[in-house]
Amino acid sequence: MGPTIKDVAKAAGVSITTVSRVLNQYSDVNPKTRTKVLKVVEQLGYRPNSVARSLVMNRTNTVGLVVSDLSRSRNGHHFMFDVLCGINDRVQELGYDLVLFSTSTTAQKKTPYLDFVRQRRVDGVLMMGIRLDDPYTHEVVEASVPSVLIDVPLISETCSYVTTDSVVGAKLAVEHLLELGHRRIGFVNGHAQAAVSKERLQGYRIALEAAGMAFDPELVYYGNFEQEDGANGTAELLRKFPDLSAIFFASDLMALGALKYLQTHSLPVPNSLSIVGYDDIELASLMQPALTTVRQKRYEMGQSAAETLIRMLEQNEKGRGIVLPPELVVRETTGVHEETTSDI
Amino acid sequence: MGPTIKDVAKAAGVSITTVSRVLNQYSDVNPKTRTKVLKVVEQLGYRPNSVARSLVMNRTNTVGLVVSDLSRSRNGHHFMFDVLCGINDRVQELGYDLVLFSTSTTAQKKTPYLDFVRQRRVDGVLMMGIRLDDPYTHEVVEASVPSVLIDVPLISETCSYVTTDSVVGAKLAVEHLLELGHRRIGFVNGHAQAAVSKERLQGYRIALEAAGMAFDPELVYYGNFEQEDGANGTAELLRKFPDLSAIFFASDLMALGALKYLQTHSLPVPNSLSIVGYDDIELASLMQPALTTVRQKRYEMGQSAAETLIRMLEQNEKGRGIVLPPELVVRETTGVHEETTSDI
DNA sequence: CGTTGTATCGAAAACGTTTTCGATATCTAT
DNA sequence: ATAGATATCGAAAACGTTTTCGATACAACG
Repeated sequence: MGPTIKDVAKAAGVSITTVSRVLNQYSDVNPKTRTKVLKVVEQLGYRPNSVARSLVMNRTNTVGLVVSDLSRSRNGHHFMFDVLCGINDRVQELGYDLVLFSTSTTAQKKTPYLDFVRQRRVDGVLMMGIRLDDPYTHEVVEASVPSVLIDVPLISETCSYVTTDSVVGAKLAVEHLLELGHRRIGFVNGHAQAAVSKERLQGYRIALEAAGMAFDPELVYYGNFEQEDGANGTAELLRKFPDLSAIFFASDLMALGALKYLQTHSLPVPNSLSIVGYDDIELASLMQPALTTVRQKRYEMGQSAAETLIRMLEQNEKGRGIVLPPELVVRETTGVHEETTSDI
Repeated sequence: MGPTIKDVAKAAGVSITTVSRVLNQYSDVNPKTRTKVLKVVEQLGYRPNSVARSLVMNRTNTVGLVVSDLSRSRNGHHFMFDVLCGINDRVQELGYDLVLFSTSTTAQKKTPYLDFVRQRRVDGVLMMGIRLDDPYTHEVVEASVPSVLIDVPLISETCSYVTTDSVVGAKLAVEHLLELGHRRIGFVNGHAQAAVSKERLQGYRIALEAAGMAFDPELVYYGNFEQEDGANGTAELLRKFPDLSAIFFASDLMALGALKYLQTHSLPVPNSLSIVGYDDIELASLMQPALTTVRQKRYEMGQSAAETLIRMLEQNEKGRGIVLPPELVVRETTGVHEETTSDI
């Protein structure tokens, strides 16, 4: 293959120690020999072998991104890709390489987290799409290699997380609906093994109770963030509560499924039912009518995750939690609730 | 950190050579010592250091995926993510790690391709989103490390490509429009530095000429695959050709932009204008009306790319081209062209 | 002139593997 | 019993770096 440091040393008439010194900007090398070495490096087109360097330095300058069910969930598509972009950009800016691993609950049972990270020799790991009951979730917080979780609020010496505040996100959504006069508001949540689901449920409940309304567990349906779950959820909620006037969905995809369902059943949105989604994926602004939703800054989440991981690596920072603020985006799927004549 | 092969050897009372032998399934080791070693490996929780292994073997079991403008283009989003998933899954199945690099035309001028790959020590590289005039495009075909290009039809000893046949894709679209009676058909293409643009233009032209119609360069507009290009393109084409009855777009996103434009100008689709897109992104089936388009199997492209790269690595296969068939998906944005009264 | 300090450099160990080469012991065939 | 084949193993080199330790030369200082 290419020339090694030995070739450079020989050609420059110095020792490999000296070559290493000039390449790593050490001070104790004569300016003349420095330029001499650099010229030879240029001539030979020498590039240091990062594998050899990693071996002796015991660090790879590489972070792993493990994502659960990357190509499985459609909802993940919209959410994860932006986060991935943010991670990738920031990691690269900070001089690291990013290696991608997808996993699944079953795969995690086969290969313990530590095996995984010790073999791959990544300096740190980012994790996303993981469930609360996944094996890795608990292994990661106790591991000695730094990590940051996305949307899983766990902290340890070596483990941080970044998320966007789902309880205020849900609160924003529900408060918006309350202001529009809605009194019976359904909630189609994500699966219970997502931390955000718990938080969104909490936010939903807080908003209701702050308005002096009772929380009714029957009003919440658990889906899996996917389109069909939205349709099924609205169908069931509407069956149980014919007087429902609004539904809050834990993902835009579920809201879309609901919208489709309502349209095929000739139930106009927002006139017969107001709906609000979660995430603000690209689709949200494009559907007809455009979806009212809660925006998460996904790209920024990725950037932030990469940044805190690398700070843990380089500045020995301890684990901490970073929570970004969500943002309500009002579009066309929410309208004021017209009181029914029965009120008179 | 964890135990090394030396620790295992000592604990098992054998040499490191023997440990290496049992770990790599060599035959010349006594069954008794093999089980003994394996037991010690289990007890100590030993995992081989892949960095050390890479150094001596001179291969990293890692492939690089370099993608241009990963987080820049919205159109890339829809296209690239599925390909990425396919790549990632297949690479992992075949026992490799995937490391992600994003680049850009300007970044490529700073760091030559060879520097990049020699330093990172990847065994092979996959490339996507790259332009015909990008520096890497030509460096990659002459490099000694195997590579496969996605949607750039270049072949060399060490370089393959996978793409889906854009000339038949365009032909399918245009033939469909011709069959519906359209006679003046516009084409909003992608930028000229994408190989697929040339092919789609060719397919467009072939289909027209096969129907006995002249190719008019004035009927093609060059955009950048993005939504606003679709709107601009239709605006311009409609200005130049008031009797236009159909437009073929080189991306679904441009078709969407066109649809929005047409809707705000009260031009019903497909009644006043038929439109067909390209890619069949998720949005296509979701828009109102649902988009007629040409489907590319993106996930399969990714799988296929990963597969051929690894075959080149392991079976020393030479570079070759793989072209997948596209597929016309007829939905609601194309309708028969009603002849105008001027024909009488 | 001797001593100390500084600038500059090289030899060699170390990182954790794989692999080559050879050594020993056991087995088979004559 | 002996020669050769085979099974099993270990010593050591090699991969390409970084880093420690010390060596040398020369200047400055008393």
